[in-house]
Amino acid sequence: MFTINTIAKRLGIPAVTLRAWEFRYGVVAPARTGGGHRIYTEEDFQTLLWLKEQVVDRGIPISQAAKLLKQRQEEVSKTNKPLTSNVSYEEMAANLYDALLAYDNVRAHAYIDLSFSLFHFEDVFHHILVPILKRVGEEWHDGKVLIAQEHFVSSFAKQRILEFVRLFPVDRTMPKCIAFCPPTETHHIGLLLFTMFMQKKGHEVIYLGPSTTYTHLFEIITETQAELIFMSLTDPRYLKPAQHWLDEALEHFPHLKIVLGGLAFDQVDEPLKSKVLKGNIEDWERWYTNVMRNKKNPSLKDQEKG
Amino acid sequence: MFTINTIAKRLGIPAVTLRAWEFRYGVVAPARTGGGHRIYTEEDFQTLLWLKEQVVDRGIPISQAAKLLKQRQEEVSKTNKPLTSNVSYEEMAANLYDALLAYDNVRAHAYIDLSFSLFHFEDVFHHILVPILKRVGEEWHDGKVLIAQEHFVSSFAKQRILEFVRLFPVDRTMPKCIAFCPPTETHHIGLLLFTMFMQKKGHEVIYLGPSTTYTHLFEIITETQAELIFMSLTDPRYLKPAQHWLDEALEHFPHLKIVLGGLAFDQVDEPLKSKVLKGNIEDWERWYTNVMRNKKNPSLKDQEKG
DNA sequence: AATTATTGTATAGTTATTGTACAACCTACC
DNA sequence: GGTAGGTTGTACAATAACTATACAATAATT
Repeated sequence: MFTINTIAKRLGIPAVTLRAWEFRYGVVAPARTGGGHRIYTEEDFQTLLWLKEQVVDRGIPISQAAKLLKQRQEEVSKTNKPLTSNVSYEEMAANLYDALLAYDNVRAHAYIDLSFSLFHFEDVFHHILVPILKRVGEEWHDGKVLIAQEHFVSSFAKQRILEFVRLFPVDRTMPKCIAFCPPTETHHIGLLLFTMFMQKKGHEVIYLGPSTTYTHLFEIITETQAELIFMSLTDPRYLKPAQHWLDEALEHFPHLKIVLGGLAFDQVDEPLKSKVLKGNIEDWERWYTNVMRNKKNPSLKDQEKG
Repeated sequence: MFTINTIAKRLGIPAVTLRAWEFRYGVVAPARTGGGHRIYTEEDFQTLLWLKEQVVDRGIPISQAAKLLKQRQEEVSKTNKPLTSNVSYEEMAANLYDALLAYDNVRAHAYIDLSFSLFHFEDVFHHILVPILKRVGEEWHDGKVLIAQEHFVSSFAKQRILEFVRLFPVDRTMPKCIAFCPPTETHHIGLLLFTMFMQKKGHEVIYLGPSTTYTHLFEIITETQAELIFMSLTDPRYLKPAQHWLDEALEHFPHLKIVLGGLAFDQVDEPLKSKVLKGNIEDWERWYTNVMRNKKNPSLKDQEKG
């Protein structure tokens, strides 16, 4: 909600410097107005305030402070004993896993509710639910878990994620997204999590879900004026039609941003490779920073590391 | 009650600016005299005062402050339920239908939320959501609605139903249910509604969802000690395997209650016919009364008309 | 001591946002 | 009917931000 100068004054750091920090070290990623002006949130301000303390009071060079910040952010999300409790993600995941494999709805929901009260909601999804889904997937593959159990677990997960997604207020002036899995694809947890991620940022996401046919997608893009498409695909056998559709899509809508997720894109070559996004949220944050930074140049090719 | 200059003086903001705010950001909408002069109410003044605070004291640009205001107002209007309204199911369904076909998540959820505040929740599902789903299904069949729209609508419905289902407290001493659609079957709204119905009665329902394979179902029944199975099937081509599995199931678990739903069972003969339940909730209530009355004699054959 | 890297700041050339001025006309009200 | 005050629309100036590049000042390294 704040302009760069308001923030600069509140911090006592010139705006030029803030821009340099952002550009050089990717230290915050304020939203932009239609015209490209930075809009800082209170959270952004707190981040910058912390950085200023490190730099001004503790004499740490900004490059190091930025690294520390990244570490801190990743640690908060990766640590097994989150700040507020002495229960670890693993413990909670183990309990939930047991409840789910026993088809115990009541206990499963109770554990998830408890998790939400103990941990940050995104950590619940990424550090409790996702590991369980991965584990169940693997164990089904090894024959240790029944397909019905896998069914039950992913249905449960989907439910809890979608329930959450719709609670985020969206800013309808921000670019819209469409999320879908192509035909035959039924694994869409990643799609859901990415939907939540974008919705949390304030983007409206049109969730078309698993097994969406390519037909009519263009109409939908036109109709909804979506600017970002997220496609999830796990089976590499359907890479060809996906690629074909993507080529066409970019021809029709040159400014469309495309994001690809799922195992199928793991071993893919350029030009698709630059559009692939890995499953972890830290990468998503980095990607988002980059996309928003280059808002007027929607190509994702000029992504940088760091 | 106030003219623009009165307000301008009270705020310390020139009238020109107020008009610009109104014109550019739609920030207030004062009533007009017959001749077009603006008439501000005290409420308008308070709104403008709040805006002035954001802009002058907090350093938020007017464009952003206006957005914040809109969001605040939306939240307020969501919580202020217009209880006195005499909206019909049809009207509400028509509005919701429009929002859904336009992929308008925000509006769709707003209508459903409004519906919950106006009507009994079960009526919302059975008299608003179900008619929409039927209509969309038919119109898709007639080529009037895209498959992606159908997708979007049923995903939306599923989400809202499941969200509700889990809120009912279940009595774990009551007989458990398993709900599933056999392989190839993806239409499971009826299954969901029946799940909600049973859960509301206090039964725990293990929702296995669409396209559940028959393999291992016996194990699950044994493990969960479920006493009731609900199967939904729309495609009559898969009636044979369904019947075959049911025969086996009754052999293994003679006390199992079986309920069949979906179009596929419409024209079926005995002994399946007596297990078929139509889609309307009145029939469900009647059926439930009967089953519970005859609890010690789990056969459903001796159903009476009530 | 010289070289290189890091970091803050300055500047140029644009573009966006926002407040204000003005013309031409209209309304309220004594 | 006159005057003070209101209307819409367009125009414009004043800020304020943007990107990109350049350039000292300082710190680290060879």
